[in-house]
Amino acid sequence: MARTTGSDGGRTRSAIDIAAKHLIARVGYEAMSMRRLADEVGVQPAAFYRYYPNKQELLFSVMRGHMDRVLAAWEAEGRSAHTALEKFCAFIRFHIRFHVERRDDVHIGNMELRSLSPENRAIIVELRARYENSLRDILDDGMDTREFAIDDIALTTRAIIAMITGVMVWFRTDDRLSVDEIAEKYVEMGLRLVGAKKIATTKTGGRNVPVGPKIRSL
Amino acid sequence: MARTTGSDGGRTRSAIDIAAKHLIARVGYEAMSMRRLADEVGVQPAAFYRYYPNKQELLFSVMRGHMDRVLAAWEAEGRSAHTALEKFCAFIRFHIRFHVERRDDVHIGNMELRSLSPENRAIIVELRARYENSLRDILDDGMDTREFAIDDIALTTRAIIAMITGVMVWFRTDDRLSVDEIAEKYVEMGLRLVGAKKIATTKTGGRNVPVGPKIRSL
DNA sequence: GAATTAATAAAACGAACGTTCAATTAATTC
DNA sequence: GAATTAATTGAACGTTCGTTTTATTAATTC
Repeated sequence: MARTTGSDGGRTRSAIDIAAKHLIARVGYEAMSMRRLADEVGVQPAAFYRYYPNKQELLFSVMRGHMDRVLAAWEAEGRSAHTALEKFCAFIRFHIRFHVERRDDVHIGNMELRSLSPENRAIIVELRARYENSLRDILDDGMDTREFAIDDIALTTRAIIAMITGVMVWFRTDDRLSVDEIAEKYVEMGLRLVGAKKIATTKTGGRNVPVGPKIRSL
Repeated sequence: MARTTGSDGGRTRSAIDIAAKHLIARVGYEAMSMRRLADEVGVQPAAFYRYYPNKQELLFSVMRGHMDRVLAAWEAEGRSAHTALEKFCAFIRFHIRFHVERRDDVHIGNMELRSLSPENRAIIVELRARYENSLRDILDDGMDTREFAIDDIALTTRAIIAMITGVMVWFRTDDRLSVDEIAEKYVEMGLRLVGAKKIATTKTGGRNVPVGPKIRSL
């Protein structure tokens, strides 16, 4: 046999991408064989090489694509906040909401850095640094304006990144809390870490709008 | 050739354990071949099977051994603290100091859970839960005594675990801060997260002793 | 409807994988 | 010093790996 009826390069490509994310996230890059990936897509192993030159480029494409999307999404969403405090809360909400529904990407990003070739790894590491620096810039800004009271900005940045990324390890959609509820609780914890008081907000047309101070029951 | 002069089962076994930790931490369990491991030990691949029945048991032994040591060490060290506040500070200091000098174990523990057989994984997951629950118990205790002011104990526990474990990702011994300095900064951040004020301490004979309130420059 | 291009299958490549087995020698026991 | 046990080698097992090559058919173009 050869070309199958109804075959379509675009559909096959995205079927490969989707299946690869599932497989890599579940069993790991090294443990994922090309034969198993082909099985999942419903195609012969050789068909893969029409879309990627090799296995490594597939992994890189997956990780690079995710980082590009994260950076673009935050750049778009972060613009609507103005003060450091607003930006800080927005960042935590964004990070948790965005990543909770992209858990395969998060897992791959955390676990498969070492499976990248040195050149590819350098590119991804650079993109990750750029993203994490956008939080650091917010903390710097908030210290300048005295909205925050932080002892060590570099350490606090890392602590917050680790804290909010940790959500993706345990969160399940059938959790006792919704994603938004969890995000709010992490905003509260983040505010404690940076020594700030919360400006409570409600959602209005998808944008976070201050509604004045709110009494917390702690 | 056969048995080599000076060969010793005990020494070979620990050479295997050490080389395996380095290799698994660096390239991952799946990517570590038995031939490469044998090379690192300076032995033929077949020699390995005198010490472990298979590759999987080696991984399990490494991970199980680490968890046993963590639990034993914290049980011994945690006893010297009495109030929830003291225990909390002691836990963070212990966690960071203990794991910073066992980075291979930490990496393996975080990355290779999925490489364990289901039965082995269940055992390790249970041990990890036991360790993390010892922090949770401290938070529970501190809420009862009103030393802490926490909104959500389960979430705060996870947040703190993620935060302090994150240190192992970026810490290098040539960092601008020593391990002890970093640990103290994370104690400070931990105290903010649980809504407590610090009781500053100095080391006296290896034990943490309160020295009264301390002004922090935030 | 013929020519061309796109998408796949089928089969095979050599290399590497985890593991087993038999043989061999060093160390220990008696 | 003979017998036994401990530790290892060298070679091989069958399997699976990522990838390449060639042939074949569907879809598209003209």
